[in-house]
Amino acid sequence: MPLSHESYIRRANLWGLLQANAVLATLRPEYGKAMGGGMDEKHKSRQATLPPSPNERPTLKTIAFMTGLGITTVSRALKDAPDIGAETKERVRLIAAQVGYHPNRAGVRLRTGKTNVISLILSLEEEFIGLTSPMVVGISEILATTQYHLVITPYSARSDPLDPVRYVLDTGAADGVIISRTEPKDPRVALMMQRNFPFGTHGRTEMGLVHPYHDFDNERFAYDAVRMLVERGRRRIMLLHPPPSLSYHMHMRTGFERGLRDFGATSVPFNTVDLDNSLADIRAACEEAMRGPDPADGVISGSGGGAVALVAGIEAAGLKLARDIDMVSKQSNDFLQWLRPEVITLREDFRLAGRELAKAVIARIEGQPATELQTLSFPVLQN
Amino acid sequence: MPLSHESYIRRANLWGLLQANAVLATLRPEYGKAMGGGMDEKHKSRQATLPPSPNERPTLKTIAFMTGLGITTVSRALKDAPDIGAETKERVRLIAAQVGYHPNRAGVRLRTGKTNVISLILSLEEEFIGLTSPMVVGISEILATTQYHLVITPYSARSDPLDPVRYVLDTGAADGVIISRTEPKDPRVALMMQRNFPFGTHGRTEMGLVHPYHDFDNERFAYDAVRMLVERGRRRIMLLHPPPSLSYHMHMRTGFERGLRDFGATSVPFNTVDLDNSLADIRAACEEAMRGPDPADGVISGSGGGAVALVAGIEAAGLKLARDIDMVSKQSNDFLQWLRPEVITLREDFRLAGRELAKAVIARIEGQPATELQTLSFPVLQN
DNA sequence: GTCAAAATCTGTAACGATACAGTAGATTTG
DNA sequence: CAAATCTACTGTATCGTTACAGATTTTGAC
Repeated sequence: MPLSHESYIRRANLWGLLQANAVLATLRPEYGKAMGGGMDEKHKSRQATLPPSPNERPTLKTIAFMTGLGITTVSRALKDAPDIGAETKERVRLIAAQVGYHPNRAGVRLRTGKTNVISLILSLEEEFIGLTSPMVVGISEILATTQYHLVITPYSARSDPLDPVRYVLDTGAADGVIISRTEPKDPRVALMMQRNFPFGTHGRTEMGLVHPYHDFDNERFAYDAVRMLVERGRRRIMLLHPPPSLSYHMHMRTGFERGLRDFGATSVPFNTVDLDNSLADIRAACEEAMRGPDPADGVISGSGGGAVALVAGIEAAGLKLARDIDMVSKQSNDFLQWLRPEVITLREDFRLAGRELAKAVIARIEGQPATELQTLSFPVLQN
Repeated sequence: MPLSHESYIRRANLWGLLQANAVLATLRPEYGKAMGGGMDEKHKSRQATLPPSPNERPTLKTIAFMTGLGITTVSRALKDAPDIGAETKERVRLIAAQVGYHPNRAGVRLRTGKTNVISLILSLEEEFIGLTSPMVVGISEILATTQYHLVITPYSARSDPLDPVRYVLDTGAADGVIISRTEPKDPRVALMMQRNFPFGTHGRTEMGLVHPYHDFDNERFAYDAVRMLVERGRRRIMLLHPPPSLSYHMHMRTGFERGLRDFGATSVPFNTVDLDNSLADIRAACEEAMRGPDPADGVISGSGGGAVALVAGIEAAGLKLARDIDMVSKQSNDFLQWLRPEVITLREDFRLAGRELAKAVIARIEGQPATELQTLSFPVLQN
């Protein structure tokens, strides 16, 4: 043991003494002598010289002073480094807990470059926030068990979606990024891949690049939806699809068309609006379609919000759910089920998506290969 | 001018030269001489000695090297400090913009203690995220125009609501905090006031403490709601109120009772559930109340989600909106209006709340007195 | 009992920014 | 014309942490 037991005891009690009185002057010189002759003129004193004031936030220096150890030793002890004695580690951990030590994030960040931040890039447009909100919760659930903080990096639809990504990359604002509204050829993905920056996408891409993602199986959703409508005797089916620019547009279309073929139904065109349109627009387009010749007898909605507008349009055209027409919708909240239980809802779990993406991004930061960080979730029939 | 025009030109062009070749060795000594005799042995070289690599993120050092100025000068020039020459400022700003300089947040934070972070303390419970989501957008809108980042600090209902606040206070994770679900005697408010920490609350308190807040006038909402129901000939009114622990419970109750008196209506007890109960519980309680003796002919809901459950309960009891009963609800999303246009909705703008709170907290950080940072918003009749 | 290896502990320098206390030279003052 | 003042700029120290390169003591081998 490099320190005598006697001095160990003396130093561990310093804190209490210091609060009572300034015994420092009498203790420090003796301390310097105890250090042995290895000190030249330049190093007159130890690192942790002054008693850190008790009401300031404790730092490594505080613990170093209280234990009589060096700052480096304390740092390494708290990291469980192999070159620190077991007893020392125990002692340091105990005192750290007692004084409520938290590593200073700025210090760590400055020294190591690690921000311990995950950035969620969020569109400020009203239409999408309903979806991302449970995602925030899912992400938070995971990050709460880690050192990571979640920071929201917003952008508006009127600006370049690359802007927030560039911002994070250029300023080093985060260790990893989560993006939504993924496109098949997504320039944000290309940029982050090129810079070798950890990220996860909500939705897949089609660029031959391997990166972490979480996606909902929208192909399966649309396929199952067609099946369920056909089972109810519906044959002329209309799809309210996502905007064509987004990746899951194609997935949903593919599943829809495969379903039509496999179950023997036909498609009713409904291409004037998509899920990015306002509810009012969707409602109007739906009403018009329903009043037209050969209206659909089955409808599939790619989101819960869209379904509400479709229901309104259908009813405005004088049709009645379950009697004249059936509907399958992806669900985000429960409201639809309370007010129109006739609508068949398949659940997409955004909270799960948040959890999966947070886990994936952290794993990617820690070096895990992207191939192992791609997950898919499946539609679940509600009730 | 302390630097000759000649050397100014030479140094401003260094960047290009450096990228082409390592001319540093020939330039630096001449540079050192140009500094004059004020340097003793300890200060052999200037601060900005080595050429910062062109692909690293630019720092003050980079700009200092490129301009031939000292790091301090660059720092002060970018802050528009009064002791820097106008021409120098211009030159520094130009180069800073050209190289895409962003101050390193960790550096600033470590040195000044300023985090440039606002923390939004968020409950992870599903019931509330619908409300806080537009608030996130509002906050982001404001912060996007500033240096502040928004970090989400979550807590779950099963843990102490003081935990996240203590965390921020103890770790110095943010310069300011925004909290929701404010209580009349809110321990979080007491704690932050005591520590003199900037914050804003969504909702008022009743502790005789002056602090920034934004609140919706729930008293007015309930009062107006009663009036609207009475105007439709309703007299027996039921209120789905917020949980009694929250501040706005009392506001809403007060407005409700004042409305009853002023407009001559009576209250139908509905105290088995509140807005924190699940939709299923609210629905069941409502149905039971509607099937009981002397049911209400008017209902007021303190939230849009609750209204959906109430509508379901009313209809399950065989009653019909507008015919047997009328309803006024605070609205959060538009769904209710599409599916039950009979319900009268008064809008509470959570996005505005986010904007107001963000502005208030920043102003508080900048030292503005809390008395000037208290705002109220009013119900707006939808359509 | 000597010497090398192993086990523990250590100080210094650096990350990027800013507060502070200067300094050099130009300009004004008496 | 010397002293004081002003202008414009500067280096050093520091925030809290960790990488790195020692330093000291203990242990073990022979």
